[in-house]
Amino acid sequence: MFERTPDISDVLERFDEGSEVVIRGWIHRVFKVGGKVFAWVRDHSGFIQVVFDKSGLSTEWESVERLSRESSVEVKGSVRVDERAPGGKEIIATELVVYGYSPPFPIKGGEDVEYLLNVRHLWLRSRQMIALLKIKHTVIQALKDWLLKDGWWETTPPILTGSAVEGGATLFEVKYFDKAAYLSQSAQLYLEVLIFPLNRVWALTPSFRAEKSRTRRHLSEYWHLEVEAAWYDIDDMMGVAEGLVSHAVAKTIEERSNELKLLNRDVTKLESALHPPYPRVTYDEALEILARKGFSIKWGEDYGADEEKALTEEFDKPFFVTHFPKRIKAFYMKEDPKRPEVVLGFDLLAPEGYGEVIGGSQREDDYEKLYNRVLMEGLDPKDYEWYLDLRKYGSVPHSGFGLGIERLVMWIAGIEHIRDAVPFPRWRERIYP
RNA sequence: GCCGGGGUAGCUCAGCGGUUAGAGCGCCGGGCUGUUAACCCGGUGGUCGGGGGUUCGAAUCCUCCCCCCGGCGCCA
Repeated sequence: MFERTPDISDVLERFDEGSEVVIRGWIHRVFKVGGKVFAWVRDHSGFIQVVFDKSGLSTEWESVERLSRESSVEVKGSVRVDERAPGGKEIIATELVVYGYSPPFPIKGGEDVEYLLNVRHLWLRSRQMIALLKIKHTVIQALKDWLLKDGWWETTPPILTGSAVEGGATLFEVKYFDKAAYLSQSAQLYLEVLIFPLNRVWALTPSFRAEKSRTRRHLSEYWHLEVEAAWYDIDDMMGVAEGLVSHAVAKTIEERSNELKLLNRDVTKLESALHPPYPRVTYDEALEILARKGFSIKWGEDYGADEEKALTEEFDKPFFVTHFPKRIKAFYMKEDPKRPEVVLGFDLLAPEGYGEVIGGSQREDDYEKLYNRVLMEGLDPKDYEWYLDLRKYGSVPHSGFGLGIERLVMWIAGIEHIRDAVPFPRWRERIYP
């Protein structure tokens, strides 16, 4: 059994000069100068310099000289305050245990994207990736906290499904005994079922899209936070989105300031997101803004990536686009009773060019209308019988949305590419490691 | 799927028709009483993505294929 040792951050923050400590971690960098060896040791919490000097060291010197980057070690020694040490404190080693030496580490700095992706399993030890892993943790916890405090039920919808939610072309097909099944691309339809027993529900699940996308904002596998609630209209649901996003930003700024700093995130650009409400523009108004900026889109067409980016430059905080033409949106979105050509759908776009983070809507709750939309979409109502049943047995007005965790992390952390918001990114050409 | 860029040493790249393909970093050896991407000296390092072709001669030109990166559509 291993006795627990203090985190390196604890040693830096709470241990005084002369304290005897034992730490465990990995060698981040090693300098052999004169008769001494300086090693920076890393654990999940931080880095500290360890100084090895022949005098006072009970371990044979050869073990120290063999130390290399990423060797795993346990060091016993005493704390010394010294301004020459990074962080202002170091450990003068009295004993060294090496759990595993490391051959020359394949990452030295300056490698290109492809190389780093191929050694992703090792690159995750880098400071940037550690910071991103922690930021993602905090974002997820913040989202869960908000929902828990607001009284929502966490549920576990299936990942293996028998039918599609959106278009069929983007599904991953898997063998399911002697039939075909699909990896879920959204839990929405199942969450709609679960509001009947539980009123307000959410789930955090992986979603899968077999799109052949090659962009900085798409993954084949991503983490999807979906919420669904009875007796919530589109405005209520946008309020939920504002609550979740502003809380996630607040928590991250509060708890991950070191990590944001390491990533050079300009936190002042996030501050406006702390204060909902977020601006709301309709699709029609978005088209007007775009027209002013020189983009001409016919009513009824969707806007593309360039247009979306241009739109995000108009706002300094996240904002909603609402009331899209029915024909460009999914069949389950409720049509606006005042304007049947549009639906009660909304997107939440992050500023600074980051774009869509959330897509949601009020759902069609009328049996006949939904049935017809299924038909119009060219779908087989038989596949959606259970879904249509929800509009038969005590139908209720309800709304929901899906939030892309990596999209949110990407914007909050201010990173260029979505692949770094997930430890093991997957897209068409990438399944290793 | 479409458009663009790329594949030369372990890594990042230069070389773009002419001897035996180079540099920096790394790595190995040596030196240095405090390093912060250490420094100094010496050494090591290559089927030039793969096949076919043109040529006296190909990393270099042509052709097919493979792989990767960026962008578009789609979306979270």
